[in-house]
Amino acid sequence: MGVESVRIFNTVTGQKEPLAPLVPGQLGVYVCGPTVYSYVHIGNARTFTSFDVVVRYLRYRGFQVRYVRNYTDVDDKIINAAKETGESALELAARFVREFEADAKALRLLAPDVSPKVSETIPEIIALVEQLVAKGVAYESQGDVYFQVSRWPEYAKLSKRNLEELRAGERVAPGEQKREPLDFALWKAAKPGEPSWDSPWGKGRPGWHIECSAMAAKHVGKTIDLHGGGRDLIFPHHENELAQSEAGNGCRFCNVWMHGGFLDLDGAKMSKSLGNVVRLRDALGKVDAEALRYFFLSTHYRSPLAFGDKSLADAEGRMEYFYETLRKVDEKLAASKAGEGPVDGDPRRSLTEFEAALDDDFNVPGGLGVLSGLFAELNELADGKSKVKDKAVAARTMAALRGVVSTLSPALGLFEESPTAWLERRRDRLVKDRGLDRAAIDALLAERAAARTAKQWAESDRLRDALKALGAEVKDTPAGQQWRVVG
RNA sequence: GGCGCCAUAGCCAAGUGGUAAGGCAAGGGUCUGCAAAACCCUCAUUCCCCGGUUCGAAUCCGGGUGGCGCCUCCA
Repeated sequence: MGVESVRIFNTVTGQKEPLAPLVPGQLGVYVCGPTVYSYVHIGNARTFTSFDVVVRYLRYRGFQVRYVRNYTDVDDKIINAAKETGESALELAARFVREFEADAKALRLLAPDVSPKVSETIPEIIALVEQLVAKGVAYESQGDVYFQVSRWPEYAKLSKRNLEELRAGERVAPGEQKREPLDFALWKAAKPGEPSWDSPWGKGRPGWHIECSAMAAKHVGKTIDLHGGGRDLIFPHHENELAQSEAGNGCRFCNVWMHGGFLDLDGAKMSKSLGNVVRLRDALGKVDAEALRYFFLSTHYRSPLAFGDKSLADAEGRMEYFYETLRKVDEKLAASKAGEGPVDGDPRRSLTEFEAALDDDFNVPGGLGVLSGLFAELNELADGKSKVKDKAVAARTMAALRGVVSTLSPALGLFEESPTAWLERRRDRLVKDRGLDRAAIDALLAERAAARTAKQWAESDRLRDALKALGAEVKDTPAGQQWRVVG
């Protein structure tokens, strides 16, 4: 188990570092999850997919990973959204948790070991705030509690900000009772109609950052191995989380901070405030979920990724190629009895190359490059074009390479479905989306099969054209006709 | 203004000191009754520009130019 070979880029140091678990063989991972006031957009989805693969790969590498991804279900935006729908804030949040879970399942995101909610972590949050007050780094002010940044010298070590500069630009929002502009709220006094809980400072609710500190400590530990989120969380969210946790718990909060790149639309970061947002739910209605996943994975997680119809179409075409190959291979394998014996070359070589890529800060695009060679080889073998002449050797080699694909699948969350099921589901979706006449297609297919049996090539070609006019492209294989939606 | 990221072929995208992965598109070929699919071949003497370090740089350093992000809610 070459686990010591995994290297990860750490935002704090700005470098790739060898992964050094707190407890050998185990890892505690905390990923900042969604604030559930609406449907998530595909930018959020990209980040969650990136960390999904991080967790998958680390498990693939043999680590016992404790994976926690929270729901922020108490927040200003939720309160505001609830005012519009007439639901209570917690009801609205609960509804969007369910919506998120449906989307996450479609995208094949692993279910975290724990998905804590702020509303279920209030006692721990209060305890942490009390601790910060007791240590003199936080103070109460008219029912609010603030973290006093000037009392924590290490502040800004993650985002590497200049405190003087920050102060110059900082403003105090109306109604806030801060001693200094940079101070941020740990606890907010309740306003009428807002969700609130009893606390030593009266009724109130947590500030934005404290919940993650409390949930991470409660469900992962006071010191965690890996913390993930989008780049935009570096400041202020993670900076504040870091300060609170370390000031409160008196120990290091997190060893490796990982941050994912943005999804861009029309050259700008996709964000709700800019309005250039595509909901994951809507994208999932237009493109195959696994193809969307593949699209996310086609660029390194720290790099920006441009969203576009062409990229999505390319990704879906690629998925079709992968699954067509696997279908063909599986059919051949089912029909052949390879038995025991030698194989050609070293099928595990691609596995080693794949791992080398992923070990290097989760270089998934590099790993996908390795897969290309693997699939080409699989196609050669399945089509009988391989240089391997001995049929038994070829069959065993094909089985071994197919085994490699199966081995890597869980690390990426790709190619896990039955090829026939994937291909049929996609075709059905396309037939439906384009309003194709399935009955007419099937009828022509039957006619054409008869014509082909009779070797009536002209008629066969005519029917092929007729099918194409209906939107179906037919191909002839040793196993008979196969067709796909074209265009 | 402060902090940070990025710039690789028509497009997408790896590579971060040893002589440019992979995908899409394009052209040629094999296969096929003809197709489709698949496979094979071709496709960047060169990595935004200018200097520097080095035996050697897309990779390191300095300076430009261009794009983006955070600094206010944001994955």
